[in-house]
Amino acid sequence: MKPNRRLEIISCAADLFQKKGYSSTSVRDIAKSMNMEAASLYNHISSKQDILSTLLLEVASEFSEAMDGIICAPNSSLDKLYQIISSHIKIIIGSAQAVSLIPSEWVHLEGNAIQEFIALRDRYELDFKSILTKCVEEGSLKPVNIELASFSILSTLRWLSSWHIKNPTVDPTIIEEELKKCLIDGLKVNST
Amino acid sequence: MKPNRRLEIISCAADLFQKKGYSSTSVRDIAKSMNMEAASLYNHISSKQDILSTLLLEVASEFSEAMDGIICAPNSSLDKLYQIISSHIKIIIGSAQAVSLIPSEWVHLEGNAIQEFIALRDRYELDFKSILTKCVEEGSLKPVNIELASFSILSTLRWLSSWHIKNPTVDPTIIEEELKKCLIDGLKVNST
DNA sequence: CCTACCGATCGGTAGG
DNA sequence: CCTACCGATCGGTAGG
Repeated sequence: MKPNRRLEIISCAADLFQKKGYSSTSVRDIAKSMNMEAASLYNHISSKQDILSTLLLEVASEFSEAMDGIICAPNSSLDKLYQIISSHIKIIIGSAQAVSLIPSEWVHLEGNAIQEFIALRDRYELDFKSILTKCVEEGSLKPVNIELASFSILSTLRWLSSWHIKNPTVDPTIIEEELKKCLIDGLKVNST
Repeated sequence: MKPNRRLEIISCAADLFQKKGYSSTSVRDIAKSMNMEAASLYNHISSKQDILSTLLLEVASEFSEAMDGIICAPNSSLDKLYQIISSHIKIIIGSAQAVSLIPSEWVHLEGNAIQEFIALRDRYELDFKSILTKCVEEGSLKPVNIELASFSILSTLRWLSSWHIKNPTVDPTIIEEELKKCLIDGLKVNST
């Protein structure tokens, strides 16, 4: 009935999925932490899979929209790279639990949902790699193996949500500043 | 009877765990891909959990031993940092499937196994952070937030095994070279 | 929102 | 290594 009851269930499930994984979380686990019976959940959700696909497709869309905004802006490719880091931090601050499901739980999506998710993810990675490539062409980044560099940077960004859940008090400004050093500028002293 | 039958089962399970996750892989799945009945597995393993803990504690020990060797050597801290990257690549080349379980499947360990695993992991991370700290003190790395830098570098190293499974033909020498750029030297042109 | 219940599948054992 | 089977739990439905 109340639409926010559904949201409560989904956010509660996100928390459990993040802690135990989708497969190890039963609908009875979700019901228990909502103080209701398993059968009652089905007045608000259509299936366990429904919860997962809602969570994952929602955050995947958020990332895609952020990427679209960054690509369209009239900035240098290097600036776009920095902006991608900022956008990850912004999205994570808003919904860390859901974002933390992306790295390992997307494999449990089924049917259309997994196809949609993979399409969004592949599109995102292609966009990211093309920004990296342009940075090299424009001379703002060293010539670098695009596949490895994009994997390396995205690994950190993908796991940032889990790190943030464990270190919730660190100032986002510091996260942003330090991550730009780690991922782009370099840690060695004789680098800028 | 034959001891390598057990190893076959374990490596077969590693492959399935990597693809579908521990919880979603049934003992019947493992049996089927070994062309035997589920009950027959129990002549070689004592439980499904036995397989997971064997896999994870074995690779965790490999990483710990590599770390011990690196720490003891009379090199600069910066050299040790580079050596840690090399050691990850070496271990991954040897057993990518098992290594790829570490980031997300360790949560399904139970009892003593999970305690042992966490102890090894925490020890590894402390060692890693203390090397980073020494690099900063020695002036070979910029002053940097140790927590974030160690999280960032280890995220990439932890996910390298999954990347390697999807990109098996890339020369390990190139992986090593490029990753040192990505993780330490920096990608920006005016860095060395 | 609950009680009562479904068929399927789970990890694992007995016994040969 | 197999057949036969166990109790427990799974996601989900019927009906109120």
